[in-house]
Amino acid sequence: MKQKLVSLLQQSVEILKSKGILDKKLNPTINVDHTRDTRHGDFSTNLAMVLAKPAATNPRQLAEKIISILPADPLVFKIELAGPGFINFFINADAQFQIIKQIHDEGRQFGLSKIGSGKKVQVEFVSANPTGPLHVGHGRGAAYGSAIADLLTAVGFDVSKEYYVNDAGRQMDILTTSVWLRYLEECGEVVTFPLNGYRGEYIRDIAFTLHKNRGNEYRRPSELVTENIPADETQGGDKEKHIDALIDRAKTLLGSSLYDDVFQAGLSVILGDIKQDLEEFGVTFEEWFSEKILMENGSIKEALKRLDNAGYLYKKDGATWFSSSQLGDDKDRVVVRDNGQVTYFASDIAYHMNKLDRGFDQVINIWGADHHGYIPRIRAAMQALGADESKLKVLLVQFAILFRGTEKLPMSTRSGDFVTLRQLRSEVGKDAARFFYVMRKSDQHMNFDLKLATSKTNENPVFYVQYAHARVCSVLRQLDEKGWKRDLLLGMDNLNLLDEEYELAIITTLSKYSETLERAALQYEPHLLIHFLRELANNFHTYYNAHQFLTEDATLRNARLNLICATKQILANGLSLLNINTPESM
RNA sequence: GCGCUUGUAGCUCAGCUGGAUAGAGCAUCGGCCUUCUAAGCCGAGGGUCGCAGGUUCGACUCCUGCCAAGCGUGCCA
Repeated sequence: MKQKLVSLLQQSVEILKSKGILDKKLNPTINVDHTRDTRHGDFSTNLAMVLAKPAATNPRQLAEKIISILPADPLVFKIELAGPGFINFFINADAQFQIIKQIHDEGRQFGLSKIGSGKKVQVEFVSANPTGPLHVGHGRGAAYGSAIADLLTAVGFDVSKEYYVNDAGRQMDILTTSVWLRYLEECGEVVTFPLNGYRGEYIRDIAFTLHKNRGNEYRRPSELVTENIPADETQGGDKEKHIDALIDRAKTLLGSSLYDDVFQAGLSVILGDIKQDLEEFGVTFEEWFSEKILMENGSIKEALKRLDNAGYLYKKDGATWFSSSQLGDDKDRVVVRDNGQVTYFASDIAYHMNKLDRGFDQVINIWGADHHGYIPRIRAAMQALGADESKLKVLLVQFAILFRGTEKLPMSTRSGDFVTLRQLRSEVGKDAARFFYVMRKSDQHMNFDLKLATSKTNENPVFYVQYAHARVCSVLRQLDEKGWKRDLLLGMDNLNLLDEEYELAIITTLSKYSETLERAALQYEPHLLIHFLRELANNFHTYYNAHQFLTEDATLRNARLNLICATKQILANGLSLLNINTPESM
């Protein structure tokens, strides 16, 4: 409908040009919007006000000219000039009713589009270090990322979801050492656990299982473990030096093969847990991409070589630097440390090179907002590699601050003191959690009140939308109990009986579904879909309270049934797109 | 200090990329269940859109400068 009006206006602009009222070179973008107020009709354009200045006339006069030359269309039954120069369109009600038939015909397909035209898009998200269970902060990234991916799929992109597994580097060494130290405790050794180790209970569980399965194979006397290790911070030393020394000691005492066993024991348990957790949350990935493999197959070396060949690497203070400041970064960055180890940044360069080599038209990274400072250096690296950095889109998700009532909850992976995604799901359920996460704009700081989300009653907006769906189902059950049958065609032939204010409101909302979906996808703003669903549910509940659907009059009854079934269909389409259930009764 | 993000009702947040009288939920107050589920509906109160300028027919929206909050500013990841 919108497109139709745009093309009508386009024609008028051409006529104005040919009459010399408008400059031929002028090529205005024509804006047609849904009106907020029904008194302003169904659609409105600001075209006359935009063109008033170049046409050297006042907006209302120009608007009158536009209206007078606007080609007639059977769908438009009234055009009005209003306010400072708005042109308002009133759409023929019969035309509006078409949406009900269309929704019925297309069913679950309704609203999907092909605007993405099969372009290959990769969405990388969550990618939490496999050093512990996912917490509620990761949950937001998971919900947002999968919503983005599903929305893009719905509008015709070829989407691939990926989780980048940071299974290499120092954090994993700390994890491995933490597991090993807990394992030694299981064996009966007495060791002081480092301040900087992972202190969570799950580490003990892994250690317990390791001990149960492999006995004392990895046991070493505690004297050897702690001998000549620099003091921890609690003893007035440096906690980083302390843990690094313990890592080295673990590697020496165990040898690379046994050390790797402990490493694998930790990684497989934690990663398995993460996979299962996400799956239960309704989030799946096509690819779990291992950083370790990237390291082992020479990709990092290759990436560094390419940077070097392009003249972007230099040595300083024993380290190798990437001169990212030439390409818009604040300062240059180290890629190989003076001890010969590559930095996380180096493997990330290789990872992004790999992504682009895989031929995606667009690569979307969803990062926690605390990584925003990282964007310029990644872009710099992509430019240096000669890649098209405009293919990269980084979406930031602000952290959720957790509250329980007014009490702010701590969030620290290292101390093991955090609320897990699993806990959240078991407290509030998958549906509420997903809805809640995606309800807010992603770049908005979010206060997540567990007490509020836990209250299973009125405060969870997800129930409001689900209830609307369940209510329609309930009406259909009632229809059955009364011994009536739904007569689809009779209803469709009498849609013009739907002339109540609330009925027209629903129809208007329904007609916005497709464009809402498209906008939500292209702008990466799933909350728009949530807001749409709340509005539709609100329209429905209001209607439900004001009018009886199951009337004695079969024509009216069936017309209304068609309307509420279309509503049910759209609620179901929207909710299932967000991976939220659509209960038939509540 | 510099950079990014944010600032809208008592609280949590929308505001369709510059449009018409700034909206919703919660909370407060007042109504609606012998009639399709009251997890619902209707009504009332509540606003200097952080502050000050600027741009134009028009600014919550764009620009500049302040103020405030969060994050970043590692040879950590």
